[in-house]
Amino acid sequence: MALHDRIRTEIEGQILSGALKPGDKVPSEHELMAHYGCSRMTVSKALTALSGAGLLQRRKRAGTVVAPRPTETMVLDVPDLAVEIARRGQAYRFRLIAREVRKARPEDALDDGLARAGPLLFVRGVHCADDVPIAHEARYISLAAVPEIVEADFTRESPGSWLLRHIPWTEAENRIGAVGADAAWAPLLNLEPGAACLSIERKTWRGEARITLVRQSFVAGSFELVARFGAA
Amino acid sequence: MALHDRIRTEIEGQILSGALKPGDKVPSEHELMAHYGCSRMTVSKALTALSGAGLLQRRKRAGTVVAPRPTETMVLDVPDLAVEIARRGQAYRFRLIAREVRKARPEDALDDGLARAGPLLFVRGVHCADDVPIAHEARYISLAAVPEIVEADFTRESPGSWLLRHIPWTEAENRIGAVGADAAWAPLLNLEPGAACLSIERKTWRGEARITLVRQSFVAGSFELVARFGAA
DNA sequence: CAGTGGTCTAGACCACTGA
DNA sequence: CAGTGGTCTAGACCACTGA
Repeated sequence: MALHDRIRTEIEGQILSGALKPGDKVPSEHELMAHYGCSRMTVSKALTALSGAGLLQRRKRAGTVVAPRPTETMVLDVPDLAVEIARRGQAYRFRLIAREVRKARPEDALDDGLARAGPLLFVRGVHCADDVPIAHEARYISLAAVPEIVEADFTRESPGSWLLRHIPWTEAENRIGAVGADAAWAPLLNLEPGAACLSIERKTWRGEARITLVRQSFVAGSFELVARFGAA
Repeated sequence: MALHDRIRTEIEGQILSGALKPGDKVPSEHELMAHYGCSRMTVSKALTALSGAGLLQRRKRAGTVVAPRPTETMVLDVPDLAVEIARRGQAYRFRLIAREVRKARPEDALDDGLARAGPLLFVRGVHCADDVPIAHEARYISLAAVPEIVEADFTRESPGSWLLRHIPWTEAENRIGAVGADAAWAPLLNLEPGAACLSIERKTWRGEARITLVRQSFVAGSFELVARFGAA
């Protein structure tokens, strides 16, 4: 283990154990140099890493203090649905229900960025595992940002996979909630209207350009998201 | 902007724009030193940061290459429920329904780590915003890990807040899905059995010690989680 | 204005590993 | 075995800012 790793781990341990509490002052770089008998670059590497991880806050003259509290941000795995289903040993298929080029309508409830982007490709379909429907998807794609998508064949590949292969997003936002199945698509999932579904609304960007918005509704129990924090 | 930040940003931009694709070789540290006219420490700082972010893979002798694909991991905000409700301008309250010390039962469906931890404190309650119930919670806490919790008063503070103040976790895992309201607790949320709820099961650890498992069910529409990737 | 962190240099020795 | 990345040193100059 490198020395800067050891210094980082020791300070991290003192924070996680509570020996160092939020607001407590951490020894200065010069004090740590003396304590570990190393150069300033080495202690700086450790402290910069902890600062980047949100555990420390550094201010000139005032020194380094423990950050207000352990960050409540977790790392969320967002598996590609086709990959996830294949991992379970099931056959993935995207069943295309509807596809049309049109303008945004008020009832689409799109964000301004996409509503003003000009003509959209609208795609509706169902994700299946071993031909059992597990999720409904309604997607809007900006044709200004992705003109070549008019050539894509969504009977062979889901719009999400196509987009990821052709123009991977650089920024994304997911909103995760629960929703009762809508009468418009509940039958496609063999559900009664109102049945519990996991709802994911994802917006993506490529740089400044707004690419797509997709609303996915998963049959309760068919899919779950996992978020983790820590070494586990 | 520091030089190492500029180098990092330029290489990151080439990856995100597609100019550099997964598997492509990135110039060696010596080549980048010559290109930017700087020392090796400076380019190393940039490349190490990109490697830490998962965009690059570095191997001795073989050099640095672009990582297989943009990581599909997002940062999930996990707000403290009381804080989130206060942010909306509503009054938060935890309504305690049941509290008992007992052993794990098969129907609790606990993981081995907690089931074998000895006696548990079981707490059931409802989270309210302006006295409107928005979530049901069933929680199991290891008394071996947190003996002092027998003194806690959950009519004034939720078990989650108490735990966070007294023994913050160092590792956590959240499983997020949808569930139909259970007849046992649907009335507490003024729901019909089967109504759509967002389900979060959280396990926490403090070092090696298993602390708690909590199952929270949110009335659909009352709460959503947001996960982001990128600069936005 | 003194101490802090931010950055950078020009070296060095080393472990690793694929041509 | 030569080139790569991993680590570290012993300095340096600077901007910032709270005692």
